[in-house]
Amino acid sequence: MAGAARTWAGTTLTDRKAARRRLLLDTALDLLGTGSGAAVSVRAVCRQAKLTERYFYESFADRDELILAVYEEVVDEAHRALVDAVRSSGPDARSRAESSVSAFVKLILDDPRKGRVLLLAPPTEPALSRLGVQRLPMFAALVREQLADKVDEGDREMTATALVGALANLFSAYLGGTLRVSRDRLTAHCVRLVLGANALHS
Amino acid sequence: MAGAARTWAGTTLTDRKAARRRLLLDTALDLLGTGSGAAVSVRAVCRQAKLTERYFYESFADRDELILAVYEEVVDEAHRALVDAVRSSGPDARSRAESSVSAFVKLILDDPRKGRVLLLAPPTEPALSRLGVQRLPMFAALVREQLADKVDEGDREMTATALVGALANLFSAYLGGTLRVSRDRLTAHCVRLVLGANALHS
DNA sequence: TAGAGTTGACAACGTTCGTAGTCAATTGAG
DNA sequence: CTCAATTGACTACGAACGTTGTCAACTCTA
Repeated sequence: MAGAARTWAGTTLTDRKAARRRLLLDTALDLLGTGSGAAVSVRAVCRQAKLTERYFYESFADRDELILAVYEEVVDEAHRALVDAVRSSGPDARSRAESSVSAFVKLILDDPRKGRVLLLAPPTEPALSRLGVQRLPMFAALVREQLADKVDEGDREMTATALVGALANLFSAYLGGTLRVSRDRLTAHCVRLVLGANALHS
Repeated sequence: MAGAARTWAGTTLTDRKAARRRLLLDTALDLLGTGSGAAVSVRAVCRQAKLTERYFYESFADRDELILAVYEEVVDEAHRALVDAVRSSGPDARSRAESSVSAFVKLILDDPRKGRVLLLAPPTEPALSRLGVQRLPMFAALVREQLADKVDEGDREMTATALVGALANLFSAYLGGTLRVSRDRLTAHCVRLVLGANALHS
């Protein structure tokens, strides 16, 4: 069989390798979500994970591959949270907006490191900004769904861009401690923004 | 007298020193406004400016001091442009919004390097993100002026944050080529956003 | 013309980084 | 027990960076 070459300390090789990869990912999330993006170097990750550089290159080819993996994990989680929220919400726009925004706020505030990775890391990290769209993808579903589709394409593009920027800046400010409002008020304001975006096309 | 120790090649020392400083600032603006922030290293700036590192440290104590100087020059220019635009506009909100936004769009699009320095560089560059507010200051005047001041403080904060984020993301997307609309439509949309921000507090 | 101010090309120091390699110690399989 | 798989501590290399220093060449003043 492939994998599980031999058991060691009660676990198989592939298990331990996976555990190390997970440990590296968690450590990188911690570093990337706490302080500057330049702080997450191969050496720093290995030191904090108490692993040797060898095990780094066992799981990742590059430093960039690690950064990308961390980011995509968080993006996937956010995307799943949004999809679930929309599915389990009522059919009307207000209900959808409320549960989507709430889900996102919950995700970002329950583990601020993820919020920072999602919103603040991409511009900082070349490996992420090379992805182009950056933080837009997981927002896209939410935004497009809310936008009336009879309006002009350019208007829709601009409205989506503006909405994403507004939400991202709000969350960023909240994460940074600049915005001194309660979580509920933040959520309510975001819902109002999402619903108001449609109203712009009058 | 202080300065002008001696004339050299037709100009005084202080003149030449100022010229070198200006050349370094221009070169840094070019590098910071074209490509990643990491590309603007002391060596790179000096190479492109055809100056020696010695003259770098003649005008700037640090690499950070150069970055800061470039950023603040652009911020000052933007601030002046906004103040002038507001002063020379009509007294009503729509007129103020239109000329403010137009002035900003003109500044950012006539020299995209300045736009990128203003909007994209701060998150990238630790020397700039340490300033905290980042790109908010020059927007603040515009935003606060437009916001009805009877609404709750937290709401005003959130609305201002959202508006700044929306505008910044729109300009960023436009600069990055993602937004395929005409300059006039972009301006019009931004004006609508600024005016619509008030309407949110119903 | 002699000497001081000024310039430019370049080397040097110490640090950090990404990445790869060495080697003794530990651990389980036969 | 023996040996190979596996681990961990450590070193090594080349590159880039910020920063400082060296030194010959040029240009003006006296």
